[in-house]
Amino acid sequence: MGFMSSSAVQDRTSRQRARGERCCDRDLRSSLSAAEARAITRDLEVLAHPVRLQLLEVLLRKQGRVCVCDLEAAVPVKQPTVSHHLKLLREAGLVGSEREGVWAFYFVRREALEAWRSRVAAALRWFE
Amino acid sequence: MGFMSSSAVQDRTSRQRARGERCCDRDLRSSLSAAEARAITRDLEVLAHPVRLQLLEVLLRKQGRVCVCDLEAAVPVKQPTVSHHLKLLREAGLVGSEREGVWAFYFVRREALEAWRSRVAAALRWFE
DNA sequence: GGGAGTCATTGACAAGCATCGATGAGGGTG
DNA sequence: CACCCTCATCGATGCTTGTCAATGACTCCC
Repeated sequence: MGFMSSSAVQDRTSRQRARGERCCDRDLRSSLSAAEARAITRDLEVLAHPVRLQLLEVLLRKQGRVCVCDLEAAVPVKQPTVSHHLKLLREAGLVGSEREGVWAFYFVRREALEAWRSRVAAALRWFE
Repeated sequence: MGFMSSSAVQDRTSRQRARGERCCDRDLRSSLSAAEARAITRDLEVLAHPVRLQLLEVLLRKQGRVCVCDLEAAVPVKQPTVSHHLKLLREAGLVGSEREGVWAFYFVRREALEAWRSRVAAALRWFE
């Protein structure tokens, strides 16, 4: 790719654009860095699954702690899968758990959920 | 799957209750139907990928239409992958495209994006 | 028509994710 | 102690998603 003749330059002006070059803006990197973008998508992914959504919803409706055996009854998957999704929610910080005897009780971590909500809300504001 | 005799049901129930008072709450279906949950997660999934997030962000920043070759420069994946993600955004209704000569220009469909935003915002409100 | 460029699609492959049976850890009960 | 219960983890399996080289459809310019 060498030089353009001056007539080619002229063509480009009248035509707006010549083939073989970059179309419009040179400077089109996203204002979102790859790191920022991944941070946002990680937040979205946590609840981008129906079971996790439903689990969190149940935990929220019952203000207190809920036993796993009850959560199990609230969603259409088997126990190991429930455990799996609860683990993801826990690793995301949105819920906590306590063992009590034979049972495990899960509960919403309000502050963390609130932080999650405002991060997502902030992300939404990008798209106004 | 077979039936349990009613005495077996009785035994089972009383045994579970005997194990604790909190467990096995009756009223525990999610207020979110499986269908509602699925609808929400589909909305979340669209933008739960860094490349799609960045593409949409670029399209929004340039108010008008953007040529694919420019979008290509804005994200860290190759052309077929860009095409792939643009297709997903298009199928979700968030962007549209027009062919113009050799070039394809993409643009944000404002109304659809706005509808998307309010659906997600409504979903967020579940988790207040 | 020939050549070069843009973009979509195809096809192959890999990586990630969801699911569940089996098993294990650990506590309660008789 | 022997047994049963709850829940976590492991391991195998199938499905979905992301990625890119290759190809194809189409357009423009000479």
